[in-house]
Order: sequence, then structure tokens, then C-alpha cells
Amino acid sequence: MNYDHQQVEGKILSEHKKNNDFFCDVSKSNKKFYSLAMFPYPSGNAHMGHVLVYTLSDVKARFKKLKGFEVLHPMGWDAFGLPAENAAIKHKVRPDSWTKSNIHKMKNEQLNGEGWSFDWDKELNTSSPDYYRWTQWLFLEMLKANMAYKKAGYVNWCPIDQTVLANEQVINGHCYRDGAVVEKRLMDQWFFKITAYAPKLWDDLEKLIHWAPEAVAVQRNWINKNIGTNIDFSVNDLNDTIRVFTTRADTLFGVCAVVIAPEHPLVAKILSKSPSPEIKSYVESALKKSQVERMQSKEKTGIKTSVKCQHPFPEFAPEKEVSVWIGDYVIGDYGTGAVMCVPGHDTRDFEFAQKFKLPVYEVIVPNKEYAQGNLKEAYTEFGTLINSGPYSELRSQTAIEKITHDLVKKGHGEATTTFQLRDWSVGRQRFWGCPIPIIYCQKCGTVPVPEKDLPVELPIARDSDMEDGVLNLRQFHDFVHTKCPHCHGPAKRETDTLDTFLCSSWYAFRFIDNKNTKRPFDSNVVNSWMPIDFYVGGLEHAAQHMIYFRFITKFFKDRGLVNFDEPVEYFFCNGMVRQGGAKMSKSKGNVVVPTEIINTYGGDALRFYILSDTPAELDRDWDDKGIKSKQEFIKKNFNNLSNYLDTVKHIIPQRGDLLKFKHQELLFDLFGGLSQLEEQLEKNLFNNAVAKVHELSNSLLKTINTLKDLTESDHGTLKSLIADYLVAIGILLPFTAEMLLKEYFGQERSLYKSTWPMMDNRYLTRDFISIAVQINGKKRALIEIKKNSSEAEALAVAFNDVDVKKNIEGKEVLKKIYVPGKIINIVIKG
RNA sequence: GCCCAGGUGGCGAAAUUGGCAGACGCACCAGACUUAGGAUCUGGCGCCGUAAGGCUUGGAGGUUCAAGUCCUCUCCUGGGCACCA
Repeated sequence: MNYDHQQVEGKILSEHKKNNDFFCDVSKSNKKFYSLAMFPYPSGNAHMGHVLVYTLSDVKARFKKLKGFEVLHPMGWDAFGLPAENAAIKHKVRPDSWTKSNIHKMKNEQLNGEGWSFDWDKELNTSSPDYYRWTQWLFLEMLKANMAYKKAGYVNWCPIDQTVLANEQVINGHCYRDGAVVEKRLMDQWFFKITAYAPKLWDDLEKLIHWAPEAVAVQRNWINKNIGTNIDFSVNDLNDTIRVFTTRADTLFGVCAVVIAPEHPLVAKILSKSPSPEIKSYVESALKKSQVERMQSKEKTGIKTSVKCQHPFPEFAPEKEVSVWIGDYVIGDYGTGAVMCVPGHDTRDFEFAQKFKLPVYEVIVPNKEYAQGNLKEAYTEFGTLINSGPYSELRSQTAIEKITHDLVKKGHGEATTTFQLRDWSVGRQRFWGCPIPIIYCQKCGTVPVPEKDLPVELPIARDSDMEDGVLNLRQFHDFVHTKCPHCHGPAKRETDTLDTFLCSSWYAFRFIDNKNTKRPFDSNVVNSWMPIDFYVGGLEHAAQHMIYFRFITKFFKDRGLVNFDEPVEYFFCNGMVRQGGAKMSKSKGNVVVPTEIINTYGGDALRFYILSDTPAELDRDWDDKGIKSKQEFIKKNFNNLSNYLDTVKHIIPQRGDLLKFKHQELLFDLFGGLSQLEEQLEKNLFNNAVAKVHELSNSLLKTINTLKDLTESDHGTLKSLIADYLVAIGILLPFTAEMLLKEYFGQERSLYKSTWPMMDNRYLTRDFISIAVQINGKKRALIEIKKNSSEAEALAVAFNDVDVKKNIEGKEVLKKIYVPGKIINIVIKG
């Protein structure tokens, strides 16, 4: 049989389809493995990134299957989202039909040719009512748990997409999708109280020992825990207090002002007490500014109010009372939205003080000997306190504790922890998403849709609905106008849809029990299959998706739905596939289309190539030069094996007595190589595994091409070894291996139903090994010794070696080191 | 500024606990077979050197019989976060 990739792969693909080879029986969970790659958005264009990520989950799935695990390797579609809607507007196609046809295209044309071992029985689609019904249920659960709320707040508004963005979707003040400058708008928004889980999300980062470290770092950055102190400054004029948050309570006696954010509630109070057009206009313009503008203006801005507030320890402070300022460098929704301005020891406060000529008080010095003087810049390190009343001469760390303690005692503050994580804004003013199951009744107010009425189905968008260039649920009157579930009076539905990150925050649970019509999933089954044993995806999802996924899992646990609190045991972050240093993109015209590569070189060649060389977790530059040589390797491997197997068709494969086998060297290569391959696959060193397959093949083909005088039983042994070899390399070259296995070892054979080859331990190590002899740390000779040589035996061989003799001649030997199986080092004088 | 990842031949890279640096592959070179080669096979291939030999894992120190690997300092590249108090 001659290798023809299209013929081989076509045949194997149709067999998989016919036999439903990759079905997972979730009831068999005592030895389970859940291998999951982040499901795709059905854009209609599969790219090399998809090939990489699904190949990784597939390799892992196939390997674990051979090792006797019941493997769940599902696939589905993250189908809601903007591109469908934009396509609808642009091409006048319904978002649902656009999505459906893309799914069809990707499933049957684009993601098919690799022979991935997906169990399509578990397929799901987040835009299908039988899925989003449960996304809506999840929303109602949040509501029940008091974890969902609607609040008027400043939200990130993308003027191009005409929608609110989550903080995670704002990159340096720009929309993550189209780069538009994000504006601030005051709107009523649905939020999930993810901040209630901030401490757990933070603490449990420690449990993620099998996560890619950079993914943990991204989360840590995002949640950002800060331990500090809330300090109250009383505002006597307004009979109120300003609470500031600081991590540096030790700098309390350097305060020259208190600065509040333009969003701070006290602003209104100040204005109503003493109206000031200047303050009003400053605040208004600051609020209008986008986050970028606020950040970009290098110079600090601010305005002094007529209000003063009192220092909590007036007796020791440089100023008993300081002015309250409004400054837009203070962030409204971080900490308390107010800071104490300590120019001497905070760079931002220093700039602010410089600009407005505020006094700089020096209260921390590096050490006692330090001569204080005019600070040229803020000293922000820890140090020793000065000019701080009774706290002078304390070290910063001690002072923070003591000052906090005393503030608490006086009722002027508290120790506190803040997180940078903000509540999750889950509403989107878009059509193609999961409708929020909420009804607004004039009489009863905000009424959740009763569970029995779920799903709240998304109406079908007709061409006429798309004419004004925007799709919005508000346009669908039949949808909007409904009856109140309580009083049955006229009412209106919520027209926002849910952030698609909510859809994808629980899909991994649903895969396990995707046909359940009574519940989102059966807790017992999910408990037996999760956490996910191997989750693959890009680092770009480490912040948003992964944090929501963890949050929802913890929420489910608190609701008694699952018994674990982290969803992912092992998170593998695959690198990016670039082209010429740039991310592949349609606009750059540098997209390499996987289907074309598969047509030319074959699925095995592509798979083998993408796993080779560059470790899967590192970014790579796509280069199709190397793929041809992979195809040639596969062809050579296939044809040589096939030629040999044709000549021994009549011989029954039988391992037999290996000690009698003629080619003993092959046995060492094969069993040694297979056991290393096993370890590499276990440790996710896929590029090394590819190299190992090359070595195994080189050694096997060399043997096959030099065979002579083999007995029938030798051939039987060799044939059985080839079968073992095929099963193992089938993890990396499934088509080739499956074809040869079926052709020469029985049509009923299937890689996926095989088991990892039995090793023969006698061939894992050799009797004689070669070790290096160093003299003064430099390699001078290589000697052959018996594996278990004693020190004396090994040294005797070493000292007998010509090169060793030459090097130590006439020198004094100071020390002899023998590390069994590793090395000999002889230390000589001079 | 903070956090993370990385730096090894012409290239992608490999190297259990510190123990023969460069596995495997690409590219290249030489040869064989061929009408032909973008096919196949054989051999070579870190750098300097005719050789003997010397040098070599971004750089500088250190620990050690022994360092790509451990410690201290430092430079560079990629990525994330960022007026977060």
C-alpha cells in the first residue's frame, strides 16, 4: 500500500463517523479524564490557533484513553456575540442563520480534517434555547442569592459598538474589539457581585499549582488585593466624614489635603451647601472625560473646595485641619474614592502638591542618620518615622499597625482590605445574546421571570428589523410587551442581553450532562467529572473567562450545586500562532488556512508539525517550510512499514520470547523510547514527544531495512512490536497509525479502543553503559562500564584509559569522584 | 512603576535531583542513484584552529570535585497590569 494522505484520512474519518468511536459514557467516572479546549466562537473561519489548541486537547485525550481512562473530550459553540450581529447588519442575514451556517461549515469542513477525537454527542450551542434557558436560570439564581443587582453607575461605553463594556474589555481606555476610545456614561446596569467572592478568588489562587504561572499572575494582577487602613476625616461643616483608604497609614502625619474623586457622593453635598460654578464645571468636565483622557493628561488637575476636614490626630498633625480637594486622579470606584494627600511619600500626591503649591511634610526617612531636607521627589519606601508625634522613630511596618490600632480605638478608622476587582457588569445593549429574564411592571416593579416560563426566547430578527443599522431588543414590540407574572397587568421585558462571558462561564458543566431538560446539570455526575483535568486555551482568556469560570464555580458550590470550588485542575496556556511576527489576521492578509494545508499535506502532517519544535506554550511564527518534511517522514514511515507488513501477511503477530529475538538492539530502542514517550506525553512535552517518534521510527525502519535470516517467530515478534509502536505513535499520527493497524492487524482494531503497550522492563536499561571521565571538571574520556560497577571497578577502568593516563601522567591525584551511572571526576594538582 | 515569561549553533530547539551541552528536526555541504530532482539513500555539520588543542548556554561575580541548571548583581526581548492610594 502506498501512502496517499487523502485516501487514508478519508477512510479513517468515515470510519470514525460510522462507529461513533469517541463516545464518552459519563456514568463510568471512577477513572475519568476531562480534556477540554476552550470552545470556539463560530466565526466561520478556523485558523491555526484552533488547530493547535484542539490538537493539544486531542493528544491528551487519546493518551489518557490508552492509559485506561474514560475520557470526555467534548466540543461546542460559543455562539452568541457581536460578529453575528454585525454580519447581520452588513449582509442582511439573520444572526441565527448566519451562526447556524458557520457552525455547519466549521464542524463539517474546517474542524473535521484533523480527526480530533471529539464526542459530538455532547455538543452544545450557547445560542440555542435549551442552553440559554439555563443561562437565564443562572441569572435568576444570582438574583435569589442577592448577587445580582441593578444600579445606575458610570459604565464604559463603546461608541462604535453602541454598547457597555466590562472593565475587562477596556484595554488602556480603548475598546478591546475595535479600539474606539471608551466613554463614561451613566446608565442603569445589571451587575453580578463578583467582589463578594474577591477574597476567595484571591486566596484560592494558591490552589492553582497546576496552572500556567502566567495565568495565575494575570488573575493576581486583576484581583489585586491591598491590605490597608480606612481613615476617617470628619467634615464638621457638613456634619459628615470622609473616609480615605491607604496602605501607608504610617504617613498619616504628612497629610496636607484630602482629595476626593469627582464621582464621590460628598461632591453633591459640598455643592449644595456652597454652590460654586467653578467646582461644578470641573466636576462635570472630569466626569465627561473618558478614562484614557483622565489617564493621558500628564498634569494633575483638581480644585480646592471651601470645605475643611479634621485630622484624626490633630494634636500631632502639622495641620489640624486640611482642605478637601476634588481631583480626577482619584478613582471613584477604588478603595473609598478618596485619598489623603501625602506629597512627601507618594509620587502622585507629590505631583498634585507641586501643581497646587501645597506644603510637603517629610515624615519618613530611610534611617535615623538621614539628614532631612527638601524632598526633590516623593520617598515611597518604608523607613523610620519622624515628625509623627508619639509614633516618631518607629519603623513603617510597626507604625502602620500601631496607628491603625489607635485609630480603631478612637473610632476614626479600621483595618481593611480592598480589591481592584470590580463587580461584573453583565448587561449588553445588543440583540444577539441571552435575554435577561426580567420583567418591569409599573405596579410590581422589577419582577424576575418565573422559572417555569424559561426560556425567555430571543425573537427572530427579520430583515426589516435591521434597517437602521442597529439591532436591539427594544425594536421587537411583541417581545417587549408582556404581562406581569404577578399581577398580570401590562409590563415590559428587559431588553438588555447577557454578556457572552456568562454563557461561557458554565459551559464546561453542561457538557457533562448536555441533554438534561430538568436542570442545568446533574450535580452528582458533574461532581464526578470535574474539576477539568486538562484545560487548554490562550492566555488572552486568563483574565476574563477564567475569573468568571472560577467565580461561577464558587457560586455553584455555595448554592450546593457542586462540591468543588475550583473548576480547573490543570490549565495549559497555549502560545499564539503568529505570521511574520504579527498575529494572523484577515486584514493583514497573512492567514494560513488549515483546510488548505490539510488538502496539500494531510491532517497527520499538520498535526505532527504543529506539535513539533516549538513548545506548545510558547508563541510561534508560522512557517510552512517545515511541514513538507513532516509529510515526507510520514510517507516514508508508512510505506516502509506497509512494504514489510505486506511480506508477512500470513504471520500471526506474537510477542513471544523476546530474548530469542534476533534484533535485540531494537528492543532497547523501542521499549526505552516508548517509556520516554509516555513520560513526555504525561508531562505535556509535546515537541519532545514528536522528536521521540522520529527516533522510534528511525530505529524501527533501520531494522526493517536490514533484516536477514529471520525465523517465523522473529517475524511474529516484530509484527507484534510494530502493532505496539503504531498504537503509541497513533497519539501523534492518528490517521497513519489507524490505517496501518486496521489494514494489517484486523479491520476491527481501533486506536481509541487500544491500550498503551506493555513494557518489557528487561529492555529499559542496558548492562553496559558509557560514562564520561572528567579531569579537573573537563571531559577527557568516555569509558564503557558495567551498569552496577562498584567505585573501585569503575575507577580501575578509568585509570586504564589511554586518554586518562595521558592527562594525569606525573601529576598528583587529589580526589576521585564516582557518581554511579553518571560520571567520574578526577581532581589532580596543577 | 509593578507582575509574568523568555535569552543555548545559521534556524526551531533538547538537556530527570547540579553530572558527557546541542537529542530530534529544518537549512546547508559532500557523495551515491538518476535523463532530471523540489524524489530517495549515505556521510558531514556549535565556534576558532591544518592539527594538537582551546573556547562556548545574554553579561559580571559567587558556591561546588562538577553550573545552561543553585545564589547575588546586571543587560536585553516579549507579554500582562497600571494615577488602584
